[in-house]
Amino acid sequence: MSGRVDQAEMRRANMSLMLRSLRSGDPRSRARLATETGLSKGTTSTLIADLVGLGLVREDERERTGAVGRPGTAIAIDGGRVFGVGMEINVDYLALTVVDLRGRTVHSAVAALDIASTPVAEVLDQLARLIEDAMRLARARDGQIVGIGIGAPGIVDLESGSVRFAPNLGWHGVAVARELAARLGPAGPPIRLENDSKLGAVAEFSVRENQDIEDLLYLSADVGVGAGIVAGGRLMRGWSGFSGEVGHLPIGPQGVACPCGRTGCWELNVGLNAFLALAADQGDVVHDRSVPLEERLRALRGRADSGDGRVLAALSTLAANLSIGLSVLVDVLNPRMIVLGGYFPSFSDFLLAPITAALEARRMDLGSSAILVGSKLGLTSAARGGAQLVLEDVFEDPTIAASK
Amino acid sequence: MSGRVDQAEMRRANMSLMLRSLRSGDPRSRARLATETGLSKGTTSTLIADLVGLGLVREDERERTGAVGRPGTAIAIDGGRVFGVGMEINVDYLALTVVDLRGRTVHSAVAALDIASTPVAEVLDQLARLIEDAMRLARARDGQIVGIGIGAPGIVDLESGSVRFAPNLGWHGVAVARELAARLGPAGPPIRLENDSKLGAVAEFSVRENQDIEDLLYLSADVGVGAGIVAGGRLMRGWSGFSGEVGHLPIGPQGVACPCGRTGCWELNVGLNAFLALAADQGDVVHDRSVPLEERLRALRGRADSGDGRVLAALSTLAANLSIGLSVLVDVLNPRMIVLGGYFPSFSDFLLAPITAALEARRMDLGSSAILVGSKLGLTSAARGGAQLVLEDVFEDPTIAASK
DNA sequence: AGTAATTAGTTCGGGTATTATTCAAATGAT
DNA sequence: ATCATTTGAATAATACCCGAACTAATTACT
Repeated sequence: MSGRVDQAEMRRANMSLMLRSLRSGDPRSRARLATETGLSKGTTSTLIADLVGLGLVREDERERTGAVGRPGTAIAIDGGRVFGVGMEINVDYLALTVVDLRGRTVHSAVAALDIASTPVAEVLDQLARLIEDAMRLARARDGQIVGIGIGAPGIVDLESGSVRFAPNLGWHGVAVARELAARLGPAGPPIRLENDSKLGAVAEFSVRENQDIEDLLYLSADVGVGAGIVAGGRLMRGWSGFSGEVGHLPIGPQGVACPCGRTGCWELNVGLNAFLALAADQGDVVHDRSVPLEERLRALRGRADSGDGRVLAALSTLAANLSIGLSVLVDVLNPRMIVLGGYFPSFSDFLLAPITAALEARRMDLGSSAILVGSKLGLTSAARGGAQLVLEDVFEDPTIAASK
Repeated sequence: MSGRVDQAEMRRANMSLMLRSLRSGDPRSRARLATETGLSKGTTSTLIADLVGLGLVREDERERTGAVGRPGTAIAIDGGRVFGVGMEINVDYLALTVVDLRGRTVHSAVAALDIASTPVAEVLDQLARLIEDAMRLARARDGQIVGIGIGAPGIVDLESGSVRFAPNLGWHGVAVARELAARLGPAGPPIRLENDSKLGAVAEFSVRENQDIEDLLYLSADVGVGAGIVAGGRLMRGWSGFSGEVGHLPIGPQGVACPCGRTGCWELNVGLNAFLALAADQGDVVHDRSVPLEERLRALRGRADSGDGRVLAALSTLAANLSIGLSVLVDVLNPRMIVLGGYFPSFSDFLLAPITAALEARRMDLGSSAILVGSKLGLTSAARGGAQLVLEDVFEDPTIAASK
């Protein structure tokens, strides 16, 4: 597991503890941090001094405790100097998000792009341009970007940072990390590539930092369906990063062939196309791929709100089919929370209640109940997760922020 | 995550590293251990001295390196002083295994017992007697038992060490740990209760320590079917220990009611009763519960070997039904290895090939292939896992062996 | 207003674990 | 026999944490 521990490592671990302790909760005094972490007051002071030196933490205004005694100086995470960049490569857009150390989004950009008709090299050029914008922004604020986390809808090789296979992108063996590093030059931050559903799970997990949730399941869905799993507070990747490939579970329509080669895949029931087909006729505007997806979903949502029987029936069917697959995942994974992402949150009002009821009906023990919610992160979910992933490195080893 | 690190914790971590390093591979000299761990020679020597003092490690004979230079003194894990005890509570037997620090079984016992007709208090008495035997054995060898890991087929509350619900035992809210502690008195080792499938996974994982397998799925089956999941080298428990409750996945016979209240549960297809019903008529000896299960399985195995069409057909059906569920688990978890436990290993020759073929046929990428094997641990699987679980604590913090 | 009580944060000595270096011991090669 | 090589112990230097003492800032009490 863990390696050799010397004084430097000890220091690093305690800096990490201090920074993570500071992340959860309000700014507070050194004295309070000392008792919280169990470190002595002296150590706490020198750790804070080091973290201030790294630009990760700063003194806030005085702490108004209201109690007796000398008031302390509140210490807060400094959001202005260190940034994580997250990106998402998807079928019809590229997204970028810059998140500061406090978890706040300081910049985001979306570039519409029809990936099918764009050469890979050009996509990479455009990604590089987005990153360069972010780098300029960081420079202007006299801050630094500690890393770039990129999500792609497909199979990713973590080591090499390449997309092995992304059917919806039409990509096969694209060395994203290497290509981008070449374009960005030596000043480019380290690049991490990951499956988009896994990044979505990371994003949802980090948003719920203070809710004491260590086991979370994130379900993303547009055309394809995938899951990201956080187990025991850690992203679960499986042997080779294939965990959560739930779109093709054999719990869909019996016998129906799926483009993947199997039959009866779940996403034939709960994927975007299945839902749209149920909810509207072929000529309907919601099928028009030249209209942005969000707009089409808004339209359907509007019809549901006004009582359109067809859409309501589609939602009811969708809820039932989702329930089947989710109950499988609940039995296997026992998550504390299930977050529905992708196109589902647009219909939370119609999906959450029936699915929750279905899961409850199957529940054998109180311990296997899960909290079902819709994602509130929207499109930025995977990009945000990418940024959180690289920021996590700073919390794990604050000294990496030293390179100026 | 991790807490404060001081000098004592630093020492503990390095002792742990040293001991774990020693576990994998042959006995070797201090100098070699120093280069392997990255610690200095001086530190290595003092760490070894401490570990010798704790009775965890001893000097072996001289190391014959064959190379030039002064030969070193090989250091080996001392198997004679520290033991872990594992137990299993099952429907018709109690099992106990004593495992030494080197992972070798030094003692085991099985007590036949019809749990249905035995009062809980008496079962606990008998468990306590088995443990007392093991404690005597440890005392006779001038060693100590660092803990007792107990597996039960059901829902377990880890904190309190109690069985919340074990349908096959007919148990409801039995405070196993507390009751046993009361019977064993103050000299009793700490007791850990865990679900038996999870312990099986731990056992299989520890047996494959040197095979570089970090993601493993263990499937246990007698009447009930359950899974234990090791992900990233760690036992996955889920929010409340319910992970791996796969027996009641809705991928079994459509519409057939299960005692659990659901319909179409997987174990109605792949559980022991389903298989026996397929393989032999009602009056057949294999259905006679007064005959030990192993004997009945041997009989069936014999029939299969001699070409009994009924049994072969049953095995073929079983393989097909297992394939469906396993493919679900592979998609969700992406294990490197799947170990079949329970009654399956008796029929490995007939099950492994067709299931492997079925999984391969569904595979989308090389990265999602899993190695399928039958368990070789037999009945002792869960008990062995329990022992490994408590021994793991010693590897994590060698100082706990200090209490004499 | 003045003193006591309380809490914050710094300073410093002590303890401990690590590393690097030095040195004696044991062996193979020349 | 002598030298090179490797092991393992001994020693000095360094880094970090802890605890106690101390200064600082504020409230509570008389």
